Amino acid sequence: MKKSAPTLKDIARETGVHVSTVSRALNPSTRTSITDDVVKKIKNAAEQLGYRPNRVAAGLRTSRTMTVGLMIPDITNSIFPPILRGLESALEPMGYAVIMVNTDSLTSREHALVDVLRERGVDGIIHAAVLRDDPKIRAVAEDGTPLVTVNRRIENSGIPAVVNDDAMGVRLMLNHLYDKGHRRIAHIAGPVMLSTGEIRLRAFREIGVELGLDLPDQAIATADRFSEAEGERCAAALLDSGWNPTALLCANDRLALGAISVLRARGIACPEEVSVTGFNDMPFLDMIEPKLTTIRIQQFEVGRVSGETLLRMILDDNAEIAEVTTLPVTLVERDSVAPPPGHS
Amino acid sequence: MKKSAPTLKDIARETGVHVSTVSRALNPSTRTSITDDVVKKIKNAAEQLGYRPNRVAAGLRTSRTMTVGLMIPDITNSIFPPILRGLESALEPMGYAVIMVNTDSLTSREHALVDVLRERGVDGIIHAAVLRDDPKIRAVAEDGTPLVTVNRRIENSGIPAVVNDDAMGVRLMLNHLYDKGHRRIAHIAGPVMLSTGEIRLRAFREIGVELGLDLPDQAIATADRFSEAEGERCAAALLDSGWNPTALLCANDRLALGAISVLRARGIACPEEVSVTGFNDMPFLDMIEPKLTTIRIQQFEVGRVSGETLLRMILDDNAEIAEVTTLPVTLVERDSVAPPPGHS
DNA sequence: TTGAAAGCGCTAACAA
DNA sequence: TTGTTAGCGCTTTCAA
Repeated sequence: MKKSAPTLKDIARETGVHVSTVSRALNPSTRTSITDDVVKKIKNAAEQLGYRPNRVAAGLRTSRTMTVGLMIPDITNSIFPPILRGLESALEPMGYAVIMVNTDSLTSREHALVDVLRERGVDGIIHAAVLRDDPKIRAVAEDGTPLVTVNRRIENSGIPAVVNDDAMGVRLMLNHLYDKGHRRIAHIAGPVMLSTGEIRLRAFREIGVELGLDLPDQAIATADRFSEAEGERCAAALLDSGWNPTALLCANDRLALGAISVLRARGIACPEEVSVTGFNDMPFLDMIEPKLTTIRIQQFEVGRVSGETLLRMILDDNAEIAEVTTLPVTLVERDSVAPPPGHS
Repeated sequence: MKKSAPTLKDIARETGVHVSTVSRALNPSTRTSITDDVVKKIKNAAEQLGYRPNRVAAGLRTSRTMTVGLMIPDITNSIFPPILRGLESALEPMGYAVIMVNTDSLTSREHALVDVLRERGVDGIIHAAVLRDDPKIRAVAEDGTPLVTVNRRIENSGIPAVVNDDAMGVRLMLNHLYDKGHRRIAHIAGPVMLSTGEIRLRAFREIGVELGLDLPDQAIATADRFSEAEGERCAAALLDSGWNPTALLCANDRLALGAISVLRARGIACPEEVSVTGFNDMPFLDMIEPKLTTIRIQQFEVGRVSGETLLRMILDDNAEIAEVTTLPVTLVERDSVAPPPGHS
C-alpha cells in the first residue's frame, strides 16, 4: 500500500494558509514577497510532514522537468562512464537529473530513443553518439530543444559541440613516431560516418604530407566500427599489403588493442618490430601489456563542459554559445612505441 | 523558440471528436471500445501531426511515470555498465526509461539521491549500492515504492534482492586452490558493511574449516573499500605477517589487481611463488598480465533479472516475489594460479 | 503580502 | 461507442 506523499495542500491545511502561499514560500525566487514568519511556519510544517516537491506536477505546469537526456552508444564502452560522471558533476548541483539511453550506434534505436527522452519532457539533450549528419537530430535542435553533441559534431548545423582536439592528437602522435625514426606509418582509421573517424583520418593525411611521409593506399585501412575485432581485421590487411609499415597509428585504443593481438598472433614483436599507438587513453590501459602509447582525452572534463553548456542553453534562451568547444589532448608515452628495426 | 508539441486536444480538433476519445483510441488497452474507423482516423491524424504522448502529464494523472531509478556506487566501476545494460534490456521493451545516479558509496549522497528519484516520481528503484542495513532505504520500501537491491541485500528486510552466489564462488575458488596443492591460503576481504564483503568472508572461513585449512588471524586482511589501493595495502600486510601464504584469495578483482602489483613491486613471482585470485571477472581482465583466475558473475543477467523483478512488483501489487534470487557463478581459470613452490 | 482561480496534458469515472 | 466532467500537484496571473 503506497502511502501518498504530502502535497502543498497538506501544508496549506496544516498552516492555515492558501496553497499558493505555500508554493511561494517554498520557492526561493518568490519567497521574498512573503512575511518571514509565515515562511518559517510553512518551512517547519514542510519539514515536519516530510514534504518533497512533486517535480512531475511542477514540470507539467512549467514545462521544466529538471531532467536532461544523455544519449551514448554504449555505456559498456569504458570511455563513456567518465563522461557521464563529468556531466553529472555539472548538472546535479543545479538540481538536474539525467536519463541515459544506449543507442548501440543504431540509427533506428537512436531515433526511437530521442522520442523516449522527449516524451519525458527532458529540458535538454546531451548527444554523445551522433552521426556525422542526422536530420532527425537536427530537427530536434531546430524545434528548440537545447542540444549539445559530445566528442562528435554535426557539421554546419549550428548545434554546439564539445569535442577533443582530434587533429592535435594525431599531430602529436605522428610527430612522436616521426621523431622515433618511423617513415612508413600506417593508419587504422575509424568509421568515416563518425566525425572522430573522419577528422582523425583527414589529420593523418594532412600532417603526413607536412612531414613528407609516403602515404600510398596501402597505408590506410578503415574500420567499420571502433572495436577490437575491426582492429584485428585492419591490422591484418595492413600487414598483408606488402608495404610493410613500421608503425600502426590507430584511431582509437580498441582498434590498437586489436592490432596488437594480431601482431602477437603472428609472432611480430611490438614495439621492437612494429610500433602501435592508440587514441583516448581508456581506463585500465596502463595495466595491459605492452602498455599502449596513446592520446589522452579529457573524458570527465568533456562531460562537465557539455553539461555546463547545456545548462546555459536551458537557463538562458539567447545565451552566447560557442558552436564548438575544443578541449586539449596530451600524448601519453608508454611502451608500445620504439624506433623502427635497424634504426640507430 | 520552442515549438509546442501537438497534444490530444490538437488531434481532437483535427478529427472532430472529443479528447477522451482520442486518448482511448491511442491507448491499446482502452482502444477496444472505439469504432475501428474512428481509431484509424485518430491514428492517422496523430501520425500526421507527429504526436508524441506527454508522459509527464500522464504521469501526473496516473502516478506512473514509466521511469525507474537506478542507484549505483559509481558507473566508472566497470562491473556496473553491464548491469545497467541488462536492466535496460528488461525495461526498455516495456516502455520504461531509467534515471541513474551515482552514490559514491556515501550515505549522505545516497539519501539525497533517493529523494531526487522520488521527486521525479519513479515507479520503482533498483539499488545496486545498498549498505548492509540502511533505515532510509527500508523506509522507502515500506512506504510502498517498489525496490529491489542488486548484488547486495538488506537482510531480514523483505526487500527482494538479486545476487550472485557469492558463497559458491568462494567454494569453487578455495577448492581450486586446494586442488592445486595450496594449504596456506590468505583472504583479502571486502568491506564488511557490504553484504558481498561479509558473505565472501564468512564463506571463506566456513569452507576453509571444511577443507581443514589453518586459518590464523594473519590469514585475513580486510579492505575498507573495493579498490586497487586497498588491495595493495592488504597484500602488503599479509606478506609482512610472517605467515607466508602461498595464495591470496581476493574478494574482488580490483583488490587482486592491487595485490599483484605489490607482488611485482617486491619481485615476488605470480603465480610461481604466490597465486592470486579475483572475483567478478570484470571486462578487460583477460588482457592484463598475469591473466587473473577469477569467479565470473553474470553481470548483464543480474541487471536483467532485477529489472524483471521490479517490473513485476510495479505491475502487480501483490505479485509473488522471491526475497532473494541467486544467480550461479563460474570459475574462470587463467594464469594467476599455479601449484605452490615446492609442490610436485 | 496573501488569496482565488485557471490551467499545464492527460486519464478515468460517470452519463448519455 | 462516445462525450462530459473532474482532478492529479503545481505555478502564476489577477485581484484584493
